[in-house]
Amino acid sequence: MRRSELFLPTLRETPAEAQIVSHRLMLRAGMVRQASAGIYSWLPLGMRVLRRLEQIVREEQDASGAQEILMPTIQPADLWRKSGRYDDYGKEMLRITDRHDRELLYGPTNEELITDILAADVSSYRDLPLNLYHIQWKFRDEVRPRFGVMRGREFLMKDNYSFDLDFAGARHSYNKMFIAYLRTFKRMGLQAIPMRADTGPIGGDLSHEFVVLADTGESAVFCDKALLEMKMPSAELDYDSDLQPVVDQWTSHYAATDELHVPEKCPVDEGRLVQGRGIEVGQIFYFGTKYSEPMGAVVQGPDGNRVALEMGSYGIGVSRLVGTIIEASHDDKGIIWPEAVAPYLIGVVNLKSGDGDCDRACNDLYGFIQRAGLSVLYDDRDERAGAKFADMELIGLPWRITVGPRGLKNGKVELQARAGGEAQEMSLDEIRNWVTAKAGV
RNA sequence: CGGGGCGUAGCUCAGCCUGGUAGAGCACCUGCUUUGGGAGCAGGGGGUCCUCAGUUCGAAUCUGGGCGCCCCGACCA
Repeated sequence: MRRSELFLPTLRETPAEAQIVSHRLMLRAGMVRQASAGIYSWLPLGMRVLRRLEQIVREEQDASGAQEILMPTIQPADLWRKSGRYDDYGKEMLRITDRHDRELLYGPTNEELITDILAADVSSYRDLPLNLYHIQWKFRDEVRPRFGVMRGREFLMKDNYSFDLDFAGARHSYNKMFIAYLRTFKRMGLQAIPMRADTGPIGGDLSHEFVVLADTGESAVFCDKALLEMKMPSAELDYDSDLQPVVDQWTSHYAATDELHVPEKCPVDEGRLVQGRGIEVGQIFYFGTKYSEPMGAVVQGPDGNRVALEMGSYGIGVSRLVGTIIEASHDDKGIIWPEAVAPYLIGVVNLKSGDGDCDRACNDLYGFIQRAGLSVLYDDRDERAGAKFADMELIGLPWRITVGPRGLKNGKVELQARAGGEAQEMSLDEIRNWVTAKAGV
């Protein structure tokens, strides 16, 4: 993409409404614009990041055997009456009336809807297990939205729902998601720590929050240092094998948010206790037959008896992750995108647009990078060098290739990593080799 | 939902106290000069001063209602 053609309205100054760094940078980098309190439009740069995150989530969900569907944002109130949550949910639920005075709501989550689908179309244990997910916008009418997309009212969430015949099956489904989540966040360049979460009235130990450490996190978290040193489950790990040992390994170390943390009872000695702030980016939850029973999602088992489905639900806050990654990865100049989620991998800066040599070298390089299959943003604008550098640093592309008349006289361009380190002078051949190698990875 | 603050150009803000008909910097448009860290000069465009009502000869400015947004707290992916 040529910068001169990209809709990328960057701001030099910080809009007054933004407080935390990710919000400020997302506005300044032209990723989002606020439509209303806690409701945002996503501009091209933000959209690309959102799509990349979605895609990682999707790939890991698919790899675990979950299947993608898409449920609507607007749901009928009657379904929620069946589960009893229409009255329980309170003012956080956005209630709507259509022209026929039918009661609708903008979904804050989808348990009712999915259970209703299963109730209608699954009737035999042979149809199980099932795990269905979708990535859809949700709405929760927070009393006080804040922190930009970190705590909006409208947000993009991946949620899925597992259905099993019995508890052992449900536990296995839960374990699959546990591992899929570890892999998903890892791929995004995040260190997410699974923490035992409150399971409410259901009880049991089958709920975990995945928390990313960041100074601006909304809650205080405590964990054993060992968790930060854990190795990801091997890529060869088969989702159909017994996953319990792996999950046990991760859950054997202490980790708790401040609600569950009691200093006096903490089993980790001071030297090994990591204290920090955390952002919750995902939660997994087993809840048995809470919805399947009232909503009639039952199957006939091998013995002929009808049993309610054992269910679990699993969420990842996709739009929140955009802010989370920025919180975890930025400096005073702007965002520093991990390669896996960057809106473009490489930025090419033409220091002297209009100069024949510079234009030619940039065009060649730009085409070469594209043909190599890498994403590239080419700043071809007639702007000052400083403005281009500042802009490039703000939007945080992992790699910058600088092409200017000075270097070009000696046949050189510069390669610089946004994450730090010295700029490297390279010949045009060398930079093409670098691109080819990068594309080969 | 309690407490506080704010609403003037695309952005950051001044003007309001003490009423007299709209400002700055940045951004934008035109031209010239510039070009390795957010340029210079000249010219130009752009505002229902959140909204409604009231006071007044006259309201961005004073008074009241409403709406919106932000912050702190309680609550949440």
